[in-house]
Amino acid sequence: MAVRQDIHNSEIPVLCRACEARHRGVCGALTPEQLVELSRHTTKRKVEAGAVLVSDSDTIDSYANVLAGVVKLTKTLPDGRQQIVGLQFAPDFIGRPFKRESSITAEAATAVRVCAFPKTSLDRMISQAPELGHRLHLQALNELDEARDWMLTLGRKTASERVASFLHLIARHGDPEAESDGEISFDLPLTRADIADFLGLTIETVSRQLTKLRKDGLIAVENNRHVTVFDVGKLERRANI
Amino acid sequence: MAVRQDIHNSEIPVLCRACEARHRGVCGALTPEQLVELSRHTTKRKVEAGAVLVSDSDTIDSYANVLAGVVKLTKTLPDGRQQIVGLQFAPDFIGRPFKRESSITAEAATAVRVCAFPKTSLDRMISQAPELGHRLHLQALNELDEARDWMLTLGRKTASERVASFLHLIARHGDPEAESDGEISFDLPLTRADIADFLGLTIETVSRQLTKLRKDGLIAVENNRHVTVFDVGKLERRANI
DNA sequence: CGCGGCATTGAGATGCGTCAAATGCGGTGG
DNA sequence: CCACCGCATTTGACGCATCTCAATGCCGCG
Repeated sequence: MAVRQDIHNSEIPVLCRACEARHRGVCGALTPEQLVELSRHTTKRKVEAGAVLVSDSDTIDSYANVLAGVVKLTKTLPDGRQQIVGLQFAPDFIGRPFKRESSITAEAATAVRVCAFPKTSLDRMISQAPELGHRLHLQALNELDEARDWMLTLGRKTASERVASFLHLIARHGDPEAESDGEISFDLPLTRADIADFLGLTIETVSRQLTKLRKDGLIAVENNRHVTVFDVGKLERRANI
Repeated sequence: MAVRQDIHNSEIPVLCRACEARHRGVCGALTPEQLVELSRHTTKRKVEAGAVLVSDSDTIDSYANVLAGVVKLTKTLPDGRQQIVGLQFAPDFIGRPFKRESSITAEAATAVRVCAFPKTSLDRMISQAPELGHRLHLQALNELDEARDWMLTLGRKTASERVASFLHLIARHGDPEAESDGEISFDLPLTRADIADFLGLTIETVSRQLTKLRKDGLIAVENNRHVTVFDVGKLERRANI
């Protein structure tokens, strides 16, 4: 994969070249000089599925960008019931600006690559680069829209509609332009347990609804993880979009 | 509406004096001159319960601050099932910056007073007053935290826990410092139907859970709307906080 | 005093959860 | 390459929490 060949490319830190976050993510707000400055404190990390990135009620001292893989944001009741309150894909930003404590846990749902940097570095940079603050603001608003969409799903949809909504979410994430009468296939980034935690259901109910979709001829499932949706429009009707 | 020209108070527009949004709300980010500028296009409105402030899929051309009363943010499925995805109290800001269309409906839950101003005025001001953008960012992050808290409630709590959580939310909003072994009483800003839409339950289930709380000696209810919580700590335990 | 809207209560239906067993899949080692 | 093991997933039977439908009660207001 070739690095973009523009004249000033030399100024972009090696670490940041070919990084998606520099284009669509928050780093796109930074000048080459600021990128250099930030990259001085930056580390790329590989994280295996299941590893915890930020733990509930920890004081946060670092932020990160997702470079690859899927990160789940979860909340847990004292007795262990868990709910996924958000999914982060590349090049999403992970972290809660302007607050010392996180109220949620961030955990790798798949193998993940992140680019992590100390909170202080970015916080300092926000005051210098207004565009950076703006991008973070946009991301927060976007996550807010998503959270509220999902509240409707959790509060008012049936199990069948929830599972269809989830498949639709994942499908659309892979191909936002998917024709509503087209076929589309993808790998699920979550286990059944995670899907259940995302949908506010049990593993068994998720499984039953998936087999129902299969028997109704809407989807095919191979090796548990790979899903083909035959008709996105029909799926949307199931999801009550 | 002439502005008096004396040295101290002079600079603050009449409209804005004694307005809560100037202290704890977004207007606190503005200089007196900016307040004057903004207030030129501003109107205070009284809105009766049930009136719609912003309608789903309308193009938004105005923002507002809540001055008094409670505004509910709702989402609705094609078949009419509804979910309240947020409650706004004074001095909250209503509106979705950086987007032309709203994906939610804002409706007065009680009688409400708002201070409304055209989108363009505020959008222009954001670029001039970075502190304003910052306050809006903080509000978005705050709403995001609240939305995610509520996702846990919707996805994983029982009816009994949900109703307790709701009472706790309202109680805490009136008195954030409430002693956890103290008594506290307040008026519910929502009808049973609205509470049900907030909790993802039916009216009947909400009613049954309220009478259960009453029979268990945790609360008293007068005239359907006025609630006394005898022991906030016990309520929290019910809510699984 | 009666009417209309909101809330409560009751009885019965059902969707989803719980518990338990069976199946399938991937990885490991012979 | 195959046999085996452990874990994820599916399937089944059953129970219960919540929904649905219906009747009754309550309160403010004309």
